[in-house]
Amino acid sequence: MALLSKSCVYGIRAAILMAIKGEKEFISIKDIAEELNLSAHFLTKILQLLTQEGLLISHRGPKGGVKFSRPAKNIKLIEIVAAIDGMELFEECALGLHGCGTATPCPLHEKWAEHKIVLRTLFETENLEKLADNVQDAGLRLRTLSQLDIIEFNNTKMQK
Amino acid sequence: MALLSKSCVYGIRAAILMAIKGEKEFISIKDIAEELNLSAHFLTKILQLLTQEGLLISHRGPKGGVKFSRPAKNIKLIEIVAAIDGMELFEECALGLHGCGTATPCPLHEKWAEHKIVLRTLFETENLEKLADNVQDAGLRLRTLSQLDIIEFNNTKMQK
DNA sequence: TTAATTTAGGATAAAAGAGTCTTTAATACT
DNA sequence: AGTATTAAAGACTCTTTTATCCTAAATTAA
Repeated sequence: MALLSKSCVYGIRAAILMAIKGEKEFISIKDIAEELNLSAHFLTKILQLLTQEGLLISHRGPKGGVKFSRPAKNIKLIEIVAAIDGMELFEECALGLHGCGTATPCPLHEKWAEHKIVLRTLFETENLEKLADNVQDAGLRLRTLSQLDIIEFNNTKMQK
Repeated sequence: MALLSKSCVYGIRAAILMAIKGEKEFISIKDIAEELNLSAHFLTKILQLLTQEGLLISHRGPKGGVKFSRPAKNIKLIEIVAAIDGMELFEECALGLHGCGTATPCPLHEKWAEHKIVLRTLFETENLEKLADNVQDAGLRLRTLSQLDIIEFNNTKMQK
């Protein structure tokens, strides 16, 4: 099991790319999808969720696309996750026991409740501007199926 | 998205119940399933994974069932998770970028790498004996579909 | 040896997640 | 007005997860 669904990581990658590309103009979903090596149709669906949540503004027609409804600095990573995967990860019992709480806790309740706060704080303190800056500063990665992967794979092998 | 798959939380709940019931005798999967309100067939499949990993010993026929291959105290929670969900949660990139590492990190790499250690430590320091003791000490919960839920639900409503 | 019990394992089905394709609606440009 | 572009929306497919059911194999006890 991964921490986040595939839809969610695609949405996050797209949002970071958008933050890199600037916030003034509408960016076409097709362009984002191409840069990230994703299906444009599928990404459209995912970004629709962000539009419906009010995180993005969309515009149809030529020169259309999507852009942030507010400065990337003011959009927290957790808002993207919440819109796509929901808040379950940050709010629910680790053993899936509905209603687990201090009154009737599960055996893991105390430890997990404490940890959830840390996890949540991590996703709340990251914003899209910050993440975009990371990419620009250090030439970090956003793509999977790219030459980067192949290069790294070869490098890794050579190091051994 | 939940932290753990359903199979995994069923496996954990069953393992904790087994630890409560004692480690000497074989316990029938049917009995565990009944106490936890799960499908016995489904739980059998899940516990098979634990048997295949060597965490459990199984025995067919009358008086058969499953029991731990070593003292519950020596079985870490992370071992159950690893056998059912795998180690992805504790080892992989949060943005699903294969090969994300210090060489070619994703924008979230540093923060997540740091956090993964904390998460992993949590699951490594919990063992089945400890979790079972939690249940016994405080009358904690292991079941979902039980009267307990209904009672708590009503209590919660009344508190508002 | 027969019958009952219990895990193992395969076949199948239902539900959810992931992904594709087609049509529709909005809009900009000529 | 007409055409090209782009997101929205729905139908559809494929895969994985979740769950059920049936048969086989092992084992105990009578």
